[in-house]
Amino acid sequence: MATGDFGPPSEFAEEVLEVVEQIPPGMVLTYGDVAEVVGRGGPRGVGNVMARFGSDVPWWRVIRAGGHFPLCHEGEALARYREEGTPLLGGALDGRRVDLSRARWSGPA
DNA sequence: GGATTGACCGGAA
DNA sequence: GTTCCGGCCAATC
Repeated sequence: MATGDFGPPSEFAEEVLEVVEQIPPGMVLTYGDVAEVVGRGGPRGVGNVMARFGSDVPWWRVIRAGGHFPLCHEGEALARYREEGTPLLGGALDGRRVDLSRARWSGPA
């Protein structure tokens, strides 16, 4: 790209951010799934990129395996799920977890 | 170039 | 159901 690369994020970060941005409303992905979609790194690598550059992507749609929310943003994420209509387990009003059985998104493919 | 951190995963007790 | 362990990868200091 002529004008130059994106300064802060690296190639791996770009891939991760791209995938997260493409997650449609009402759906979610686990860190491990995002790593698989980008075909690089692992769950930890994705989590780290999100921690630095996730500010520009719907990070609330990226959750841990098992359907639990991010460790430091569960309150914010829960509000988004109620707005987007994401399927929640344990009662949507309580929203303790996400229903991965219905909300799991399989990448842009 | 080395060490530390970070929003993790999966299995086992 | 919860808690502990090691392994995994990337960015930052």
